[in-house]
Amino acid sequence: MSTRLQHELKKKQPFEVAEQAAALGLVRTNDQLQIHFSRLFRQFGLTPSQYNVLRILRGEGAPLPILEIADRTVTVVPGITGLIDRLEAAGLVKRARCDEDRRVVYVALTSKASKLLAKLDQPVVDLHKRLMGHLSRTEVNELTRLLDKVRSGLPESEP
Amino acid sequence: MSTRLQHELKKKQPFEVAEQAAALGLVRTNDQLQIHFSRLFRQFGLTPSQYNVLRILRGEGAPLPILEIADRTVTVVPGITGLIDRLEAAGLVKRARCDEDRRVVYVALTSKASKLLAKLDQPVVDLHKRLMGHLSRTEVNELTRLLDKVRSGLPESEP
DNA sequence: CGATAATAGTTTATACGTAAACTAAGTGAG
DNA sequence: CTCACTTAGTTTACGTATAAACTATTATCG
Repeated sequence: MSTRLQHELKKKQPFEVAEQAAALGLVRTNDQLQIHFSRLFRQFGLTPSQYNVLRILRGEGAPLPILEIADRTVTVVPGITGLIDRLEAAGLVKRARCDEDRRVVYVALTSKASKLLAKLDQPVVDLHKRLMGHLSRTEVNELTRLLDKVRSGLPESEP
Repeated sequence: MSTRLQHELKKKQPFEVAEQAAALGLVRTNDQLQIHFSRLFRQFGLTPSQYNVLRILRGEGAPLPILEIADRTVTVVPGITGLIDRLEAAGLVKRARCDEDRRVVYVALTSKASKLLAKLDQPVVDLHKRLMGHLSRTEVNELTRLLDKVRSGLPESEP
């Protein structure tokens, strides 16, 4: 095991700047939250990415082109193909070629997916409460505001 | 004017929305930041996970057992094997069996890794500043505090 | 002492993120 | 009309996250 001296040295690594502490905290917090949501979704046979796609389709209320879905997620274009493949294999979405522009593939929710989403709504809200319930409403709003502000000032990400 | 109804509306509905908004903001902000860091690390031939492992080893100042590294990242046990495999193949770490307990595998930084980390330090700080520079010092500290508070109240995640 | 449990790490299998290269279909300039 | 360009989507290749099952080694209990 490590010696006492090495232990002392380990503590001597402070964050060089406050920005770094915030960014690290953000990464760690996100990771922790994701763990809990992953578990919830897995109980329903879904991954977080799959749930996200289904939510987007429900929110739109109509079929969407595949690349439009990719745009609304962080998913990069090639990744969306396999994601939709697996959702289709699970009977949760259907693909349909557009007639006017045969390059476009529309993706539509199935009724099975609608029922699954409805079953998930309450557990998702409950989990949000459980994960953030120890913050006051003011704190939650302030956190949201600060996160929005971080994103608002970010450099463009599409080269 | 039905005060009870207003009370219910204020107390329940907006708060659930507020919590979801905060959680969503967190996920989106994290994704955006990760994009920029991934690009920086890629220019140096590293992935974010690999950089994270190297940082942990440098912070410790001594070789660490493989599972100790996994503990300090979000990496789950099986994932760490391949991660260390690739770092070893890149000449950035070395594996060494422990003599007292032959089950344990220590991982040590190579000098090549130390040089690489040193070259990355300034760009990493610069990127942090560029990504969070539009927030005031107070806001950055408040963001850090709120994120810490979120994590502090999270349910245990060790099944 | 020996059976058994616990620990450290790897292997296997599936899902996803990302870049690069590719196919198929629509658009536009000459 | 034809050839180059653009757009929508897929395939391919690699790195990583996760669960489940496995090997090897050490600890423990009866």
